[in-house]
Amino acid sequence: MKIATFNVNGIKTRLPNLLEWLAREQPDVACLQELKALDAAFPVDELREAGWRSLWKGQRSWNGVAILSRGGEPLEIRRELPGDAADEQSRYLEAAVDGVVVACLYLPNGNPQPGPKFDYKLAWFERLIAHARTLVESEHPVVLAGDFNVVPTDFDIYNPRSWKKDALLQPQSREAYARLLAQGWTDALRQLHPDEAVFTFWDYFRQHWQRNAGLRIDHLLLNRRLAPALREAGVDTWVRGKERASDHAPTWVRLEPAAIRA
DNA sequence: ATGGCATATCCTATATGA
Repeated sequence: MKIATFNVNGIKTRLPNLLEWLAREQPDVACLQELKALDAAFPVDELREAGWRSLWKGQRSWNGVAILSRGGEPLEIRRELPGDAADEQSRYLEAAVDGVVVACLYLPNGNPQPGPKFDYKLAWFERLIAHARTLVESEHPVVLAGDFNVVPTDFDIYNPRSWKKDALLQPQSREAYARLLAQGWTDALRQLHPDEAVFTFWDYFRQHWQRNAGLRIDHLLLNRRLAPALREAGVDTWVRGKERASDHAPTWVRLEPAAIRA
């Protein structure tokens, strides 16, 4: 079973790119972020014709998340992160898909920092940590997948120097991510590639893609019940090299079905 | 310290992203 996360940076302009990736890599479940589209603009028909069932939560211009499945229907568990009824940003979707609880999240960027956007990021992170606590020891297999907007360590970026003041590298952001992991989550990419620089995002500036000057900010975290099923993890970097690509590449894990059911 | 680029929208401009 292959579960992927992909920040598409606009579902409307990225649809051909997305369909090409889905057809070629055939993930069983795909979590999408940054739809940048209202619910009514989600391409549910095009995806259905390509064989994908969708659950989505849109928003005008910004944010927006979706969970796609080519197996069973994604069964909605919740469509917002608990803890702030006034938060109207579409950044969280949780569903049961083929026996796995899949949480698709788009953690706030937080720039510029310091400032209200960074405060919102840290507050959102605390809400995520509180909710994740209820999932990590679950008897069900759970994966937290998405764009966390955190570069966990200096090893997860081509060169931290020019990003030192960025919200993605701040000690508070990293401390929150480390505290989340410490609950018992397995960072799948790092677990299987401990000594390898792995990137999932290359910005559009200064030929960063051509120079492989990237960041690792898209993560898949497995709870204790699911971690033993982990077999492979990777990044479909070829997608980043396409015309009109998103600045993120799809990131994925492959899980042993028998170990999920066990 | 700034800007480089890409996207969406109330689009000869502005906000957001990371």
